[in-house]
Amino acid sequence: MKVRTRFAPSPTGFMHIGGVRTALYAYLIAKQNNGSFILRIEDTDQQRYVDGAVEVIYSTLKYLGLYWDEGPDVGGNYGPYIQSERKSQYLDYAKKLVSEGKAYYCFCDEDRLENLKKDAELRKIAYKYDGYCRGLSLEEAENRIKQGDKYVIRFKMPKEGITTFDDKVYGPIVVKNNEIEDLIMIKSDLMPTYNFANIIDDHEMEITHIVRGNEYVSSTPKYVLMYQALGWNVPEFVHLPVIKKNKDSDKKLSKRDGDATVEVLKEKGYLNEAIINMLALTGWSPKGENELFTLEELIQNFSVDGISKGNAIFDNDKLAWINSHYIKKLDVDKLLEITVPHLEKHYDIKDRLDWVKELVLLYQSALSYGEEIVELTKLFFEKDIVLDEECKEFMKQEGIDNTIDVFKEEIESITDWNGENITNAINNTKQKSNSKGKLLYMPIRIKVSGLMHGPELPDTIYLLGRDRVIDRLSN
RNA sequence: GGCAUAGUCGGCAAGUGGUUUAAGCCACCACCCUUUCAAGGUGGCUAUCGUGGGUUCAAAUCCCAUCUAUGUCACCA
Repeated sequence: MKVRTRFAPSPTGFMHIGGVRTALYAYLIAKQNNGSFILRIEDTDQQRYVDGAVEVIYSTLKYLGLYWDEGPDVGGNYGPYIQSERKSQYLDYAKKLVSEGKAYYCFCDEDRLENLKKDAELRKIAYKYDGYCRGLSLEEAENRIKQGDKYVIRFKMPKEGITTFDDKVYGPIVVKNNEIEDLIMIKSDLMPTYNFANIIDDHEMEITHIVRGNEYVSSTPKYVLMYQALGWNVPEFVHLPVIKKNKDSDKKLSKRDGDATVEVLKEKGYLNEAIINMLALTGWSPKGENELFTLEELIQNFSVDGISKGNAIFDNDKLAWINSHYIKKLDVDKLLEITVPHLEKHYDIKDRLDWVKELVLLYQSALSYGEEIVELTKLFFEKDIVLDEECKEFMKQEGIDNTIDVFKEEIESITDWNGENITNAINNTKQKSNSKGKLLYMPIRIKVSGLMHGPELPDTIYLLGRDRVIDRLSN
């Protein structure tokens, strides 16, 4: 049977990291089995609907290279792929179950249910619908419906026995049937509940592997029971551990955490390859020592049994490392794409883009994400530099003033401003001032950049520009 | 509160009874390279596996208890 997985987000705003990872794993499982990856939009909750959210889903997935084989925009043989457009069928399925005695109409109103809940709370036991309408005869029920009574359709859970399923990640899960309540399939507005709609849609779309967060583990037995009642094959379940922001909070990662959306990550200058790579690694571990994977390599190497059971923490340090790895391989255009916009926010650089290009290139190996370029290249833009204690201490050494004076003269005598001549100036200074090594380079570096560390000195001086260098040398 | 799941180095994690003196990656530290930084290379990184019992010749790995965290218990998805 052909493997078919689906990603079924609700269009409620941003795509947080956890959701994207679910999409990634579903994609990977499909692709490594030559299967199909399907996108289904679950928009039945109109109250939470956010304008433009569907576009965010599209663009995020595309940005990461997670292209779907079937979906609202690309079509497919199992459409429609937007849940609100599939309404009609759910009620029919539910009624079929009623006629088979596997479900029943329930007329309990909110007040009664409310009391049941309060009572349960008082007695400190778990609330569970008491099955009040379960015994109603079909005739009686239909009569009441004719009279216009509001109703919902509930699934008739078995009262005895156990239900079990073998989760691909968590192993066998067993639940006692008498602990499961008669859940509602059709609401009083005749719309399906999420759970029910899910089952119908997944079956009709012939989904073979259900990949989703582990918050559904507890409710999966209900799904299994319903699949069985409908006479359908139960799909494979792959429940994923939750992604947490950090150990201390132990909170689930959410939109409130700044970095938690792909958009923000992208904005800060993290590459899509890096995000995919990092996402794959949070909650899954590869067999070998290598942890750097492209999407293509992930398809080859990913395996469900490498998914961990414990909740994962999104490791920002590691993301930075992975990202810097991919940045080093970047061609100039891409590199400029993730850095220039950040520089533009602070400086007017429109008419000196060639210079910016060289500058960014100089820092390519040091960069771990796009936005960092601003901090790294500060000394090229700010007029004044401030020396820290370490620099000041270094500059107190004997003979340094002389070295600087000599170097300044050498620089001033340069007519053709290029790297070669600057290197010559340094070499000449070495001879004339009789200083070498650290005592030669460091004073110049400090004087000119205000820092003890940085890229190649001649390159730095060249990009700083003649005037600025002389200016700093003079102070 | 009931039920479910998880708990291994600073972070991510491998590991399902003996080949584990518990992989690997990130971070960190040291050394090499280099004028310096970054990159790269090499090495290190005081984890007895939440805690307490038990089973066994042998347990991180099995059992019981306990603690902690998370999830779930809606006419929300």
